[in-house]
Order: sequence, then structure tokens, then C-alpha cells
Amino acid sequence: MGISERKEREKQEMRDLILVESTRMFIEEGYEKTSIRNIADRIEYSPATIYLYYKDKDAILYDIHEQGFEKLSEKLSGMAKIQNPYERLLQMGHLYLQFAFENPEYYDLMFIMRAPMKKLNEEKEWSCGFDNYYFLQDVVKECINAGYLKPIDSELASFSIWSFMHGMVSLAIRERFKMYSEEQVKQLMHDSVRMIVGMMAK
Amino acid sequence: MGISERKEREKQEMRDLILVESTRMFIEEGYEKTSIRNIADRIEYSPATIYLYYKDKDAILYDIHEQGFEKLSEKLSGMAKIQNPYERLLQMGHLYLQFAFENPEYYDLMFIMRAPMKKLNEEKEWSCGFDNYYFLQDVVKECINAGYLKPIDSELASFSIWSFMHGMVSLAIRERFKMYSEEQVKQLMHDSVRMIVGMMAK
Amino acid sequence: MGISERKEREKQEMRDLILVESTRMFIEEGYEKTSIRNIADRIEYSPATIYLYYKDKDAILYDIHEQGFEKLSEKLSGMAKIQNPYERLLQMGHLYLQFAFENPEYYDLMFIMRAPMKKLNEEKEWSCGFDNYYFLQDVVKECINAGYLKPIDSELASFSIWSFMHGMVSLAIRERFKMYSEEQVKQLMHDSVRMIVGMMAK
Amino acid sequence: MGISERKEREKQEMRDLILVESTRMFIEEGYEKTSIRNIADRIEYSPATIYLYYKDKDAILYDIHEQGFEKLSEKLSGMAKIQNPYERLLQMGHLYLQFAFENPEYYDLMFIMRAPMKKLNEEKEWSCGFDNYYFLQDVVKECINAGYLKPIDSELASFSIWSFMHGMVSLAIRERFKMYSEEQVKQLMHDSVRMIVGMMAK
DNA sequence: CATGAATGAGAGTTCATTCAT
DNA sequence: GATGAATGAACTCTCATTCAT
Repeated sequence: MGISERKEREKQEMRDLILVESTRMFIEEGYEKTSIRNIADRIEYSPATIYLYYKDKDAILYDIHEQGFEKLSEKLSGMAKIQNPYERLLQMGHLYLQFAFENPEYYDLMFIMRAPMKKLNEEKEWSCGFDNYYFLQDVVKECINAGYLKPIDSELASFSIWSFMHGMVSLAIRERFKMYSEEQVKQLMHDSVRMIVGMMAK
Repeated sequence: MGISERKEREKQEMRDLILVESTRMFIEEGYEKTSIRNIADRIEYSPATIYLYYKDKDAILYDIHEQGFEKLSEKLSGMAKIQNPYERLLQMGHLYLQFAFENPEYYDLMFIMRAPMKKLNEEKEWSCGFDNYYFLQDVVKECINAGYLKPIDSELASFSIWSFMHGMVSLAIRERFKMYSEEQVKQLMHDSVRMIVGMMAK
Repeated sequence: MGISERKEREKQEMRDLILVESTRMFIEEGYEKTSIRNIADRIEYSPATIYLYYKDKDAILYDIHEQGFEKLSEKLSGMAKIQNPYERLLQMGHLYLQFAFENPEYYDLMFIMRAPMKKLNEEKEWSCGFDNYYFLQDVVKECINAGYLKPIDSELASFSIWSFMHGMVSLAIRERFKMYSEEQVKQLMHDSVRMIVGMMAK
Repeated sequence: MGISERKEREKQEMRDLILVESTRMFIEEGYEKTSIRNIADRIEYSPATIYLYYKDKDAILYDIHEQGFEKLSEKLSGMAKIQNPYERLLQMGHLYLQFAFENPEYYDLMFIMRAPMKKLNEEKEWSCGFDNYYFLQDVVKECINAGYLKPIDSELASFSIWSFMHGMVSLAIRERFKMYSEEQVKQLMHDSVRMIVGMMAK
């Protein structure tokens, strides 16, 4: 409880600073404009300093990306306590949308951006969001078993639900819903979730 | 009706040449590799020449993008002749997937990529695919009116269908279905379309 | 005869300019300090310009290096006209020393420096001086056959002679003869050549 | 006889540690890879610490270099006990080659590399191998006086012998004998030594 | 004594773009 | 109309070195 811990904390804070600002930069300026140099400028450190905390540019991206999944997992983990699986499923859909709109930059990186794969792709798994997907499958399975949903293939159902949710979110994030106002989009999204899940219900 | 027209025609031909080759490059090598220099090399003109026909790189991209929508429109326009609207709807879903998998780079540019425009974004409309969307709405409306689909809100239904289709395609293109093999993904996608549309059917 | 030729000539002149100044820089500042940027500064062009004439840094090095061998070959080629092979051999030794002292920077690059081998080593041959070596072997052979030298193995003799010559030159160039004055070194080198070749003579 | 001495001793031990590991790195990884950072990593101290014991990178290199000469001296000093000077001379040649091939990086640093010093070059003497040279001269002198070698100038003979030996070694180390296999080179080198020294013998 | 943190300087390279000819 | 030549501005990354603590 002292120096080493303070140092550790400071180190983490610096990593966070880099992370936060890189992420912000992603959102505001886009991937292309987010260079080590720009990040360095932004945090008012030299480019070389960044390399003290991150091996290379990809490592930053990877961390942001991972953080995103942690954030999402946290959000969804709260769902476990909801007894009724159908209720849980609906709530999850809700939270997914909420997460996407509260953290569009994260969402983008997690589910839309092309992985900046040098070897990241092979070594570590870029799409580390498998857990969430399996979590979804479990809920769907429970719903089916408990008779809340029609007796469809649970894998197929999960696949469809995720695709559908992601479709809405990603079209919104990448601004392909220009034929609607933002308000309308939000409304449509919620109605749409209700409708789709409703149709799956028994 | 002579010189100036010929000039105009020649100018258009050159634009086409650039467009065709940029597109080809874009399709074959991807966005990253498509540089003015590479295009110039390919058409065997100098980079400077390209600037006589296109204001900048974005202008070319914009044209490719537009071309993509034309391609898709063409594909879908063939659908008009299918009398039965439900049949037409299913077929459209089919074609949409087909288009996406035959032209992933186009699809990416059209529906996933962030508009790489500086201000073109504001001047011209990037998402020029409204027509297709309205085309979808019409079909859905017809289906409902003819009693093929449940009496749901046609706008909401179209919104949902497109989102769903796009979700599958974009997750596939940006490689977020790594938990499945390519084979499995294709199978799931087709089954999923059948299921979702089936659920909407009366 | 006209534009295209002038252009070609100008292009060659530019390559030469780069070559000459890079070479000069090698000599004066050493390999380490010779960067694309520094060369650019020196010729008062931008770094990017250099890449219009040379693929990369290695390509420049390779050219300098090649030029060196051409220079040496030219020098030695004049020797062919000397009828007496022993005379020719002595003269060649003379010229070798002369070349080394008139062009220490070339000599260094050709025979001392580590090849900056990315793949150069494998594709093109870095040590393109084989010809000169074979040329030496031929002379030695002739000398032996004509009875000017003892009946030793010609390959072994050539190997020894080259090694010996190179030893003197490289120790001088890399300043390992500090126990002598420059004057003394030159004197010793000439005496040494005479002595060694003398000992080989019948 | 107490604290200050212990401190002095500890300081020396640390210098040794640095030296030993830098040398090892230098030998194993080569000059290019030997950076202050890498050395620091290896001795598990921080880069900054190294600067407490060595003024800069050059100072370390200088010490390695000196160590090389000590190593060589040791090797050669064993020769003093050989009574017969001609025998001693031959044996020295042998050992020189052996040293070069067992420690090519040392050899390179000692006899080939450009002094990487800023002003150390002028202050301290880089080529601290004079002793070895004088040692050679003495042997040669003895050989001549004892009638083993022809009555040539001993200085000239030493100069020639060293040049010759170094020529072979340095061409080999810097890979200019690509026209031969490694095997052939070794064979040629030994034959060559025998031949050259043989020719000097009475 | 030791170091964590930081950096300035510099490396090679690529690209979209401009402009005189 | 076409272009060869040129460039400024970027890029990622590495290194020897310094200094407050």
C-alpha cells in the first residue's frame, strides 16, 4: 500500500487516458484520422510516450475493442437475475440498443470495423464477443423450453435476432437511415424489436 | 452538333474508363489498395490526368458507389414483372443476398463504409439508395393489402426486413460470424430469411 | 532526337545527382548518417522525390556499389593490352591500390561494408566483383604457365594475392595503421606488394 | 579500507555485469541489435541505470573492444613459451585465424568496424592493438635473426603478414568469398598461410 | 543508488495533389 | 489534353538520452 501501488495506478490511468482519447478520436475523426501522432497531440504527450503503454497501434485498438466487450458484458450480466426468460430476452434487446446508442464508437469498433489484423486475427481472437452470443442462445433456448417462444431452432433464432438487432444499429450508426429523422429511427427500432420478438412468441 | 458534342462524348468515355478500372481495382484489391496512383497505372495514364476528369479521389468513390446502387436497382427492377407480391418479396430477399455476396466490396461501400467525403456528404446525398428502400416498401404494402402478410405497419415491416437482411450480410462481410464456418453461415442466412418472412406471413 | 531523349537524359542526370551526392555523403558522414532525408536535404529536393528515381534506400546503395565495380573494371580492362603477364599482374596490383586510394568510399562499399541485404543478396548478387577476381586468376595462370611465377596452384595464389591486397587497403581505410604515418603506410604498401609478388616470382 | 572500497568494488562489479551482458548480446545478436534498451532488459536494470556506469553507448563499445584485444593478447601470450620462433610465428597465424572465426563479432569490432566514437577516437586510442602488432614484429625479427626467414626488413614483413591475414579474415567475415563454399574458404585460408609463410622462409 | 517516465530526433516510406510545360 | 516532376504532409515506429523523484 504505497509507492508501487500508486505507480501501478498511475500507469493504469495513463493507459486509460490514451484509451479514452483514442476512442474519442475514433468517433469524432474516424478511423483513418486516428494516428499515433494525433493521439499523442491530443493527450499532449510525445508519440514515443504512447509506445511506453502500448506496443503498437493495433494494441490500442484491441484494448478499446476489448473494453467495449467488457462494457457490454457488464450490462448484460445484470440480466441473469431476471427470472422470466422471455422478460430477460426482451430486456437484453433493450440493453443492446441502449449500449449501441450510448457507445456508438465502441459498437462500431466491436461489430462494424474491419479488424486491423496483422496477426491479431490469428493470435488473439478479435471477435471476443462469442460469450455474448452464447449468452443470447441460452436465453433463447430457455424461452423455447419454457414455451414462451415457438418451437424453432434456438441457434437459428439467435442468429436471426442478433442479425436483426445489428442491422438496425449498424444502419443507424453508419447513417443509412437518412430517410428518417433521428426520432423516427429510434421509434422504429423499438417498435421493430417488439414486433419481431412478438412474432416469435407463441 | 459536331466538335463540342464529340468532345463531350470523349470526355464521358474517359470518365467511364477511369470508373471502370477504379471499380475493378476496388473490387479486386479492396478500398485500401485503391489509390490514385494505382488507378493511373492501370489505365496507363498519369495520375495528373485523372484530375482532369475527377475533382478528387472522393469523387471517384462517389461514382463507384452510385454505380453500385444502379447495379442493385437493375437486379431488383427485374422483379417488377413477378405478379405475386409475396413471391416478389421472397425473390428480392434472395437477390439482395446474392448481390451482397457477389459484390461484397460494393455492398461494403454502399451500406457499411462511412462516407469518405469531405463535404460531398452534404452537397450530394451519399445514401442514394432510397429508391430501393421505397421499392421494398411498395412490395410489402402490396403483400399486406393482398393478404399475404399480417396486417402490420408496412413501414415498420420494411424497416425490420431491411435491417434484418443488412444485419446478416454486414456481420458476414465484416467477419463477425467466426463461430460458424462459411458453409454454416450461408445455410443459416437462407433458413433465417425463410423463417422471418414466414413469421410475417399470415 | 528531341523531347523524349532530353527527358531521358534529364532523368539520368537526376539519378546521377542522387548517386553522386549519396556517395559523397557516405564518405563524409558514413553509412549511418546517410539517410534518405539527408540525401534529400543535400540535393535540395524532397525525400519523396528520391523515390521517383530509386525504389528504396537499398537501391541507391546497390547502384553506388555497382558503379564502383564498373569503375574498377574499366581501370583494370586497360590492362588487357599489356602483353607480358607478369608486367600485367604487377600493374594490376598497382591499379588496385590506386583505385582504393582514389575512391576509398567506393572501395569501402564494395569490399568492406556489410551488404544491406533485404533480399538483394538473393536476387541480384551483391558481390558483383566476381569478374575482377576471375580476371586476376587468368593473369596468375598465364604468369605461371609462362614461367614468371613459381608453379603454384593458381587459385590459391589468386586467393592469397587478393587477400593480401585487400588486407592492406582495408586496414588503411578503416584506420588500423595508426602506428604509422600516412606516408609510411603508402611506402610500406608499395614495398610490400613488390616483396610479396617478388617472392612468388621464379 | 571499508565503505569507500566496498563501494568502489561494487561499482566495478556493476560495470562488469553490464560489460559481460553487452558483450554477450553483441556477440550473439550483432552490433545492430545491441541497444541500450536491450542491454538494460537483459541485465534487468533500467536503461537509465546504465548511464550511471557508462557515459554513453560508445563507452560500452569501447570497453568491449578493449576486452577483445585482451582476449586476443591472452591467446597470443601463451605463444611466448614456444622456443622456436618460426614455430611460434606459424602458431600465431593459426591462433589469429582461430580467434577470428571463434569471435567474428569481436574481430569485426576490433579490426573492421569504423570507430563508432565521437571524440573518444581522439582522446583514447581506438586501435589499442598495437601491442599485438609489436609482438608480431618481435617474432618476425627473431625468425630473421635466427635464419628461419629470409633477411627481409622485419617491419615490412610484419606489415605484409598482418595485412595478408586480415585480408583473408575480413573478406570472409564480410562475405566477399561467395564464389567459394565455406569449406573451400577455410581450406584456402590454411593453405594460403602455409604458402605465404613458406615463401618467406629461407 | 536506481528508475519510471518522458522525449526529441530521426528513420524509411506512401499518398493525394499541384503545376509548369 | 496530357503529363512528368515534384512535394508537403502524413504515416508507424525506434533509439539514445535526460531528469525528477
